[in-house]
Amino acid sequence: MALNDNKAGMEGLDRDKINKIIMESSKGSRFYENEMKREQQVNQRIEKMMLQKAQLTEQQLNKAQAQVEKMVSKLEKSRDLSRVIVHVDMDAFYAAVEMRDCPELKDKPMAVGSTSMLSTSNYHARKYGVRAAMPGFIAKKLCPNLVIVPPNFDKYRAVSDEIREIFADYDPHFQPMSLDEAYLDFTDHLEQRQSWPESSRTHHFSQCIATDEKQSQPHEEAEVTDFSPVLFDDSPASTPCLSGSEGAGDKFEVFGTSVEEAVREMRFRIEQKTMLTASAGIAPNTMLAKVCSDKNKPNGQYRLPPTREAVMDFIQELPVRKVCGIGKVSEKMLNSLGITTCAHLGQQMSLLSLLFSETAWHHFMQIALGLGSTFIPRHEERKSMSTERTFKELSKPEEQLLLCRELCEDLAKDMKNEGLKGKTVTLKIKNINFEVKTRAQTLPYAVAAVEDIFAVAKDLLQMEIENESPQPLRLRLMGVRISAFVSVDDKTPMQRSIIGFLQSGKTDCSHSSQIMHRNLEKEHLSEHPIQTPQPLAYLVVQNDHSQEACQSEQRQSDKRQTDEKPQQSFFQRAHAKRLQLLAANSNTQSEACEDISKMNSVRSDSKEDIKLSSQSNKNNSVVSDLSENEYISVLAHPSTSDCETQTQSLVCPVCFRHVKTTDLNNFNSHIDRCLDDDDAGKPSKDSAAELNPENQKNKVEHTQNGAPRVKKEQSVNDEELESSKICLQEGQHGLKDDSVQKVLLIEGDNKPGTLQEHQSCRGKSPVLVCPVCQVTQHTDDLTVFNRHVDLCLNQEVLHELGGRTTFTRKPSAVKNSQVKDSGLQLPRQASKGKNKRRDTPSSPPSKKAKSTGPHNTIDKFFR
DNA sequence: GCGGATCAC
DNA sequence: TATGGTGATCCGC
Repeated sequence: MALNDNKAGMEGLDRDKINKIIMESSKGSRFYENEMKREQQVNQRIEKMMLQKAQLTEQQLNKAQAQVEKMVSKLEKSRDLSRVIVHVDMDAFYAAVEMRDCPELKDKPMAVGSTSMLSTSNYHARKYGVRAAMPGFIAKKLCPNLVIVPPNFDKYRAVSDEIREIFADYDPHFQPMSLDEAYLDFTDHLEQRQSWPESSRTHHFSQCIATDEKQSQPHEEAEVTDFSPVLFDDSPASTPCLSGSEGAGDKFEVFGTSVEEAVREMRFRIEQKTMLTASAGIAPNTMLAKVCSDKNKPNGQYRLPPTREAVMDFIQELPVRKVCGIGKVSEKMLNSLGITTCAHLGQQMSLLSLLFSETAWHHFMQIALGLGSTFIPRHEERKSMSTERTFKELSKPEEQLLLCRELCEDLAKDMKNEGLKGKTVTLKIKNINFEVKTRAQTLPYAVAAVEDIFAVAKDLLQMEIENESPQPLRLRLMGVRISAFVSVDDKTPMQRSIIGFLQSGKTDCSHSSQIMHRNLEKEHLSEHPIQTPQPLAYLVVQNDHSQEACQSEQRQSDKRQTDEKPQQSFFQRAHAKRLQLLAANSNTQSEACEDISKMNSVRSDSKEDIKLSSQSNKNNSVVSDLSENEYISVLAHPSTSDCETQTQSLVCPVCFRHVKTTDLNNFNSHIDRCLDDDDAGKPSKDSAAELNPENQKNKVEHTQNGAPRVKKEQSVNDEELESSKICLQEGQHGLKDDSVQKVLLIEGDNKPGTLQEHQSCRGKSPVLVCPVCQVTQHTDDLTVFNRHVDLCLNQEVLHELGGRTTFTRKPSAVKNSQVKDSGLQLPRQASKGKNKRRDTPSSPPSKKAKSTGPHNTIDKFFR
């Protein structure tokens, strides 16, 4: 509840006075009560932690100390000070844009937002304690003269585009973190810059600005550097020196070749172009750069020299809260242990390693050593898309359902715009007491259409309504989210990236394919593999035991790419095997096989792909220590498929089987055996053993309130399909959306729900029997066959089913009062922007029964 | 896979 | 009168 003054321009405020006003405005409100409740929960977490701490023995601490020391020395070796990372952040961005466009606001305290919530405030307003994420009505109490301007995001986006054009000149691979913020790697630019002539480093003052400047500072040429329309009383800005200011209309400045000069130049250009100021931080890694950009805000920059001493000095007094990823709760927990600065963090590492999760304390250790990511992560694919809305109390089920539908419509529109389809639909609700609940359901197929999304969301909502009855659900917010994306395009990225790639061995930069580097070492940093910024180009199988840090390693391998291409040989071998395999079969068989292969093929831009990386790539700030580790860059991962299981599997690029292992050594071995195996198609005995055996799971689960619920029938089929070793992907070759369609290749015995091993596409010609009408289809074309099944389904089965079914799952009671463990969360580095994925969503509309839930699926047809 | 919680902007 | 929306990640089930 209290004021968070961890923001530039908010130093030295009368916190007590401000907090008093905030409290007075809030007290007694439902929001306030909920905040108190949450605070209590955090306090309980802390108590629990303190109890744990009290029970630690000397021996445990000593052991932890040894472990920590070992790790420190490893991390120390991995320290990479060679990159020049810059974090740029526009000053009070939205507010600054509004002030620029409305000069009357210049001298006034103002904020962008509404009476219920502010997005940002200018520096005048910050002096009153008015800041982002504060409701406007409270801000008004703190500062009665505050002017609140409604946001204009289109305008901010346009300005953002302008500054990004400039960013690209310094780092074409820069990573935007939001409209007003980005990380850049200046290393390459600086290298080139050294040989640039002065003319390339000369930038002119814009006429427009000069004119503007004259308005505020008439006849004062010397003040030209202070023309910024964003008025900061005490800007610590470095003052650009005018190298040449002769000639009224042609002022210019020549910038030097140093980092500082380059960054100053970039900021200068931003200001000339947009009339807005930016601040920047220069450091050897992203974590430090981010902190540095805050140092001389607004309109300033700060460089942290790339030496260990400078870094460690800088870290010492740094409050932990300043570090990205340590928020309000983490700060409080650390504070309760007497840790307020990063120096403390370093001193308490052994304790922290015992009280916090591995990911958390590894992150702490990175911070304490001043380590962070030394490369700019690539733009990642989005993993979810959502829309939510806050409103005045809504208690009538009809109204709630109507709103739910609206949200689904909005979401479907967005999904369509980006050509996305997802399997998991999540409903989010917040009641009038600000208690938040989410309810999710994962379908066996991906959806994007309004009806499909709504069918799920509606059920989830109705379940909650029933749950609350006879009391009404009194809502203040509702949201719908889709995740677990699957390619919506039948033919493209996935197949292209692997098949096309196998054939040409070429780089496809157009998609955000990525090479995932996975740290094979289990005990240390297993949660932190490094994701390369490079596009998908080749499979890397490195056995390099050099002492280099991972990023340098990756950069080197990137350079090697053009020279030696050692990885291509691997692929060429794999591809040769594939060709050999295909040649051994008849044309039709090959086709069928190709289809299956495609369905099984790894893809580079799927959600799973990212999942693979993100599961361990929690912390990009881990630069760390790959020196003694072995890496394999897996192209990708089996994409979201119906038959994927909880355990992670990798798809062998040679035999295209799922290899049930997360150990890349094992996976490597498997591939080696496949490559060495004369009988290319058949897995060796060993590799067969790697395949997951039938994973019979208990079909009955228990809900939170203890009521058993029957697991959806679909999962049974999923498991069966999984056990068959061949998983058909959705959205591939017309095999879309309905689990029934997964039953494609049924051999003579007609065993339902299974596929006859991989041989079905190598040995005998597959017999396609429609699972609905049971008539053998005389076609090899799976698309044709699939169409037939679709027709059968629509014409016959839907009638039989008699409309959609309800969930067998029982509503579950919800408790929000659990006290969680000390798990803390790590910073994310991926962009939050809405990525454009595909220009043309080309998938035909789904023909399946629109609102059919996950039940009454495949089993029905075989009874 | 689900749900709650934390974090960033 | 009145305390946001979007996306991601982590942890414990």
